[in-house]
Amino acid sequence: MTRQRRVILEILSRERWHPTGDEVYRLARRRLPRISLGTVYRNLDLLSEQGLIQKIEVSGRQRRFDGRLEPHCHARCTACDHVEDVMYRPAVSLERAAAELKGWEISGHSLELMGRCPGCIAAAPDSEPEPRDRGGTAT
Amino acid sequence: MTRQRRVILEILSRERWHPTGDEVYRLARRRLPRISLGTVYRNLDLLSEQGLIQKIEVSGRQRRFDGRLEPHCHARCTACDHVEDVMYRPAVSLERAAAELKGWEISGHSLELMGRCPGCIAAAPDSEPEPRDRGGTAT
DNA sequence: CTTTATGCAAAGCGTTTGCATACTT
DNA sequence: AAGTATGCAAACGCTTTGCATAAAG
Repeated sequence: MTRQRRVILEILSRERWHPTGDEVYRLARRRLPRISLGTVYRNLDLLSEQGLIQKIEVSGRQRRFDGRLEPHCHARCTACDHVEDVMYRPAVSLERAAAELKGWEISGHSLELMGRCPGCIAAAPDSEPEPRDRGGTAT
Repeated sequence: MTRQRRVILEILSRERWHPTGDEVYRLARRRLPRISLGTVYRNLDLLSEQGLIQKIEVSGRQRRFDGRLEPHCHARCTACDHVEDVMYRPAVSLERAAAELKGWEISGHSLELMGRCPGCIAAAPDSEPEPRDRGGTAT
């Protein structure tokens, strides 16, 4: 457990925020000005293999990391890609899904909500979010 | 609607498969040997803007495209990244989620199942899939 | 003292873009 | 003829890796 690894872990565990590798790097550099991007990525991988953080499974181009370990899902802003925790956990029948997926071994699932975050609504109140609805029956 | 655009659309609409940009390129080249990767990506973007195909919202490093337009969710193999359709759609209460997400404007959601596909199970019957469970209560 | 991690820089991979040419309409 | 799309190649953004040095156990 090196100093840089500890700093990275602290950054991730602090708030409910889900930084990208690059954002972790920028924050870490405030405390360890000589830390390198490679070290950040290597430690993010290591920490998630050890189960101390999660690589979060949201769509979008950049990978994000999460210091919160309890199961929860995420809301992603389709405008700015900001990601936020949602503790609500709808019931998902893995059995029903498995019945359709013959021969698969289902080990988990991930639910993502999409929409616009408060900041982006304030910035452009009129524009419509692109409607998407895949993966469940909205109620 | 150029010839290359039509070919790309046909590839996507044919089966229940979800190729990456690169895979579409390889397939398209069997019919149009001079087609370029740039053209493939440009048309995939265009077709999805026009709603003729979907960019699918699965995690993972490569973007995937889907010719099926009805709402449905996807199962992804954590070993080989193969993606398959699942027509089962669990009920997700967007209202409850929205209650937690103060100030957000939720427009949709996406559910992804994770596990191992038949091919990967056959290849390595004993190995365990990495358990993941984020986003809902499994039943 | 052995092992593991670091900083640095370069390479990798998937995707996007600029530009001159060729095709649609 | 006007407008759009194409092929090609180079650029881009994010992530990974090779290697010599430095730190941890």
